[in-house]
Amino acid sequence: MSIDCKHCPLRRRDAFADLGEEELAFLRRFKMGELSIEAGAPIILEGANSPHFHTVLNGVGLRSKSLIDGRTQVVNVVFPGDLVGLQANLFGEMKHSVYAVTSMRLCVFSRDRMWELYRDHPARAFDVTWLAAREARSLAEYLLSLGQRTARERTAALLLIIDRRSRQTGFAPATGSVPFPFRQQDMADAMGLSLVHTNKMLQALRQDGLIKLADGKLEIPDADALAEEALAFDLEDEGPRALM
Amino acid sequence: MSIDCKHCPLRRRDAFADLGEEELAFLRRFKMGELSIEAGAPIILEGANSPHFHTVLNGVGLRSKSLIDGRTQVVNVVFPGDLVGLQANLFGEMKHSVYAVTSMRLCVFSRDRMWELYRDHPARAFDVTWLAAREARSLAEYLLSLGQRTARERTAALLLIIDRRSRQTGFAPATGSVPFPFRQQDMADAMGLSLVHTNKMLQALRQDGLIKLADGKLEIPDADALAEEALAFDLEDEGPRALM
DNA sequence: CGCCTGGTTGACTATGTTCAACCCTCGTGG
DNA sequence: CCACGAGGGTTGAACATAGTCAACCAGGCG
Repeated sequence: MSIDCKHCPLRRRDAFADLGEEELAFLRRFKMGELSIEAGAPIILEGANSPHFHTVLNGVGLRSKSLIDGRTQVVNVVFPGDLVGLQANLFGEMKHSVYAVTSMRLCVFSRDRMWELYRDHPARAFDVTWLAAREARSLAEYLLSLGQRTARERTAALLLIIDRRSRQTGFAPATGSVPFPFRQQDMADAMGLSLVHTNKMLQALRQDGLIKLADGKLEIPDADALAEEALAFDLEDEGPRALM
Repeated sequence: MSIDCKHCPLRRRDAFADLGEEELAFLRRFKMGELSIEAGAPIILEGANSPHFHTVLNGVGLRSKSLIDGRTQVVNVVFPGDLVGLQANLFGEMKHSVYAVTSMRLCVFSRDRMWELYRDHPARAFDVTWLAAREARSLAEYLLSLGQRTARERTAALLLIIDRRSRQTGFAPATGSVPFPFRQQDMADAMGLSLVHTNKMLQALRQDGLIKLADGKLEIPDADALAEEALAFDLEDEGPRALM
């Protein structure tokens, strides 16, 4: 069990002092272990109340919420460095599910020690807030998509976001094509579109030469052109600032 | 300038110790004053980078984001106890605007002292995280609405949320009708619907006896019936846990 | 009085959904 | 070794939900 794993919030120290011996010792106690999840399996289910929360070390997943009648909305794509299960921590119950799309590895933290973190390690506490705020910010961006963008614009925006975050988090290499493990149904659920229409939008973007998407790989020849389709102008975003 | 104002996060202390003399002194320094905004005026504009951030003392507002071509999406309704401008604090720039719908009064905090808060007052730091996480949670709920609910369901859900939060935050009395200062255009922007269609959905709900909405007042005769329309089953949510 | 804002309504249009095929690949078991 | 079924992707045609256009009404204010 390594402490200094990439993409795990507790490792960053921008706002405050550097990691000292004492802080490392705390992190060692705070981190309870690692969790491996195979592709397709759930990590947390809506309504759950686990004594742990997690940070993603590698792999990608989907956060989703459902209506009682089964319609489900993908709320977010989970990338390395993201926090999973903070809600259960703060509110006692998860209001969404998280599924692994690729196989994933996660850090497991003790929920009970959260207060110690806040009391003794303000820089880490700050990181947790930072992650929660970034989450809120990206959800607001998705809301703008769902509420205002047309199907074609949404599709372009989603692909741009996935491409960018994949590279930022190290899920994809900085250049070249991006692994794309999502099904069209996943994209449809993320965009609030039907599967059929999602497919048609993808075809349209392909035929216009804006994207290449095949064999689990995504390529965007001209990001600016695609951004114009998406009516996006502020796609920049910081990379992860994760616990440990 | 009062410190112990209702609905201002720094006042709560669930997770840690009670407010001591020393903490009160800090709060007095942390709080820089109060801000009064008249109905219709902006509080923060997208792209701004103010040296302050705020907490809502009273009144309601709307958080919104825009596409370059003018389409705008209301992302959230801002109620007493909500944090405004935390993003600028953490990321250096706001990615959304906030407008006052009624006249509002806000607490003004110094952005520069944020780190002191984290260092010296972990309980308050925890509250900030709590608020950010609650924000993320409610945005996810809106996403579910925009992505999966029909126009009628969305309308029912929005009215339920406004009703509930109005009462929880003390914007409305616990029983009786709720003040409803929003225009139909605001609702339309919040639901990603056209103004005309929003109006028609409201008429439909009125004719089915599910809501009474007139003269700036909203009444929901049977909340359960309306919740059924909205396909909502987890509308409970904690009230504010605000700074100061 | 006349204009502006906000609300209401009907008729037409269009974006996106549903239904129903069909295709391909891959894993499994007869 | 091939048949079969399941999962994912692709496509066309019919349909419906929601958008657009256009008009009208009521209240408030200069």
